[in-house]
Amino acid sequence: MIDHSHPRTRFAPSPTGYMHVGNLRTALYAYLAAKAEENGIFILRVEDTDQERFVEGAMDVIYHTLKETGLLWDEGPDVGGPVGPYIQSDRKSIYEKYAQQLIEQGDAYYCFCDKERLDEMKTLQRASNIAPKYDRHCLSLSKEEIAEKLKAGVPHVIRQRIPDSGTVTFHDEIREDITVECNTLDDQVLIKADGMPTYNFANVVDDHLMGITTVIRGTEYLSSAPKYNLLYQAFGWDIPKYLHCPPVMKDSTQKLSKRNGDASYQDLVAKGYLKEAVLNYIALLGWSPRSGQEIMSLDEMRKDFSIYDVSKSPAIFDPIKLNYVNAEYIRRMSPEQFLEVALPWMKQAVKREDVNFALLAEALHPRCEVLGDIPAQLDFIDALPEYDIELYTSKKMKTNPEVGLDSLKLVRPVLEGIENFTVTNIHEALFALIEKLGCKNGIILWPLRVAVSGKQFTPGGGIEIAAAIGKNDTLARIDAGIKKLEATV
RNA sequence: GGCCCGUUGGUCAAGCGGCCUAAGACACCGCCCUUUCACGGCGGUAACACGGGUUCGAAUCCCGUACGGGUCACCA
Repeated sequence: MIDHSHPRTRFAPSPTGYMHVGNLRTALYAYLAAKAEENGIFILRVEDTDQERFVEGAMDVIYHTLKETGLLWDEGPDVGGPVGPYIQSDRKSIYEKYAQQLIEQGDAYYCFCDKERLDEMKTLQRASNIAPKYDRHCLSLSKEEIAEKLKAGVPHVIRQRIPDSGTVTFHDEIREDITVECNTLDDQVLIKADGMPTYNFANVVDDHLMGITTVIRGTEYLSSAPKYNLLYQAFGWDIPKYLHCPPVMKDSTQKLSKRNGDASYQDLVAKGYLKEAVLNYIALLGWSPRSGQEIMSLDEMRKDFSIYDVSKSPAIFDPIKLNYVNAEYIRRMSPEQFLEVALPWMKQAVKREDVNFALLAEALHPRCEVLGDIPAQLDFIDALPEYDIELYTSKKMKTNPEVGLDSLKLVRPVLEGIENFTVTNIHEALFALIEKLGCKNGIILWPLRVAVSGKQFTPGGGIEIAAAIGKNDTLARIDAGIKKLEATV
């Protein structure tokens, strides 16, 4: 017996390839809708009724993505559960049984029309500008005719018998009641010629049998929802709550899609976005937390989520805001955590081992929105790049190549005299020098940073960089700077 | 084309008839902090698609129009 007193929701992907951002968000909302309550159940169901579209390995992507983002399911193909199997192709006989019931009730009928006839009909209908709809050619077949064709093995499908007149109303939780005329509805196929159910049939049967209390899916199903209601009514089943989520868009007219080359969840992670940040950001596309708090963990979302707070209109995926959310997650990490996640990215740019990665990480920490930003910021570590001496010019710091040369000559012996080459010691020694000279910090520090980095912008100042690359390299780079300046000044 | 859905700043959005001379966040701009760039702090620019109703009063309700989306498969 299924317990209906707590929410049961499902994520029902078809294993056809990638998990795109919109899919993941639907999964997230379904998860949150279930887990907003203590005993809610989140189910994973695989919709593989289209055998032609099956993609090898697609299931792994689904499992992996869901696990990685923490959307753990309570029932599913791998973990089982009371209402299995959870793979539709394993449920074929179930659908057959229910389809038979509909035929007996007169709510469905066999159709033996072949593709050619159907195509012809559609072309004709289109030409005369009427909405393509099955013409019910096979509805008038007698019992005998049907039995004969069945016996002869004529390929056939089973179609839903839509009422001739009247209206159907269904209720979407955020859109309220939606009513349509039955005569605008098509006698859709329920069971395909290969014996597999269509999505349109399987989802109704499964959602009922699996005790789904709230169906959460994309708006592409909004217009077929009335037909599903008719099916529920024919079976005498309770109709679940519906929530149709608006799409995630690339811009105001195009959906975000793999086809457009838009980033999938996997792509974003590969670019250095944190999985928590991606999940957090996409949650915000179409849902605004009551608390007003934007940066939130899955657990916090769970506590604040309500399907009634999901928005009705499409949301454009904004990579800039994703960057911000990601940066927030990075900033909230401890130095140790950041070092851990940043290290692989640092090593992409830094091949030498004799540098202080922890120090580099510390400098990078507030300067990194996406981990993928890291390599480019460290391109001066392995080798000092060629640079223009104009880098020594800073109006604000009141320095130029001449000043730079003098400073470097003063700095060099000071640094050379430092025994233990740490940030603290370098800082102390240099500031003592600055005090002795009675000059601005920048007079000394700006040239140092340029000399050790050869760059205009760097993570960290001259002191941090010097400590990170070590004394020998620092002195060598200063010498190079002095030489460079002497040659031209 | 028929049917269905939607429309608050550049973006995400709050708002459910008076508290709206419309929140918050991102982005943008300015200032402060500062050994670069950042981080951080403070401040600023910027919106109810349009037209009719209903009402003492409308971003909020109704009707049209425009624009956008979805759907019209033996795909989900």
